[in-house]
Amino acid sequence: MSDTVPPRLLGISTYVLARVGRTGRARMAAMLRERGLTLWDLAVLTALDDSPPASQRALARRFAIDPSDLVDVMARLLEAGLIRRDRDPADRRRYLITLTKRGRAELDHATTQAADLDKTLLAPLSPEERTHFTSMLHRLHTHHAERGITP
Amino acid sequence: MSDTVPPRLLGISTYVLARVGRTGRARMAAMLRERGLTLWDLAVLTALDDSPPASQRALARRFAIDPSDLVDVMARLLEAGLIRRDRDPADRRRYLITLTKRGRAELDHATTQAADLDKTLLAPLSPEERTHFTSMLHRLHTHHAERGITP
DNA sequence: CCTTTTCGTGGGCAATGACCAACGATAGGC
DNA sequence: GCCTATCGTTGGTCATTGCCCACGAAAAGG
Repeated sequence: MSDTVPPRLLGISTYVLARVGRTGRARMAAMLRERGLTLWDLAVLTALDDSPPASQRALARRFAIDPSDLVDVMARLLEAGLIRRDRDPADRRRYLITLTKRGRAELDHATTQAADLDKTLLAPLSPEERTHFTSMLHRLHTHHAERGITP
Repeated sequence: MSDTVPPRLLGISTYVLARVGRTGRARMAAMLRERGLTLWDLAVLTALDDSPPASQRALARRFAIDPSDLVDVMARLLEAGLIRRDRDPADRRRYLITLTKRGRAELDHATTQAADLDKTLLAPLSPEERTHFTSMLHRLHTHHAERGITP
């Protein structure tokens, strides 16, 4: 089982961070896949949750994603009945995207499941460490904020 | 500038972790690219550093990478004169891969550069927090160790 | 009106990563 | 001496990701 990570790599915090983050992301994707969702789907749902009905263009801008790449996401969410898509009466080019009841329920479910995932991911830490860790993590995140959401 | 990450996403530590790790990985790749190296190249160099001369097969097993995908890496490192590749006299099918002087120098350079990267990445943390953070990070890593190296 | 811009959409392209089949050269079992 | 397995290598496939161009519908500015 020579599956050992070379010590010099382990000495690079950036590497370890990236690696742990990668497995976390993979688990999250797997968790969502069981409900037929992708990471982008979840991102869109969360964005719709905390903002007034948005157009696809606005979502794309917010996520720094190409608008054309949003099309499939919207189609999937629409098909699943998680969002509603009405023409904006004020500007009939745009859509107004809103969360449906089912969409909000699905989002809530995903959120609690993500919380569970967080718990297992941070399991090796003590409760106080957990809060300290996430606090530091948030500081790193806001400090190195980059354009986009990149689920 | 509605480039804001939805708060519900920020509530998911796994998400934040993955995101920070992603930008870290990207910066590391960019840093290596300036020296003509890839993340896999660095991984191979570090592996050669802490182990006796290995065959490509052994490296592939250790990294859980397909042997055929290692070929390009070896070619690049060989071309750059960072490794030496001799036939194993005991088994002329295998190669014996060793770090050259230049290879070790390049590895040292990359390591110190990575340390700098770590410093900028963890800049928002106080020195004590930094050590605590990396300690927790290592615990998470060893606990959730997965097969492979996945640069 | 007529021109220009914006919105959603379709198409495709290049880079990436993981994976697999098969080959020549070599070694090992017997 | 044969047969089988292993090593490095070639040359693919397949899915994912980000990016870019062009279109029709609709709006906005003259």
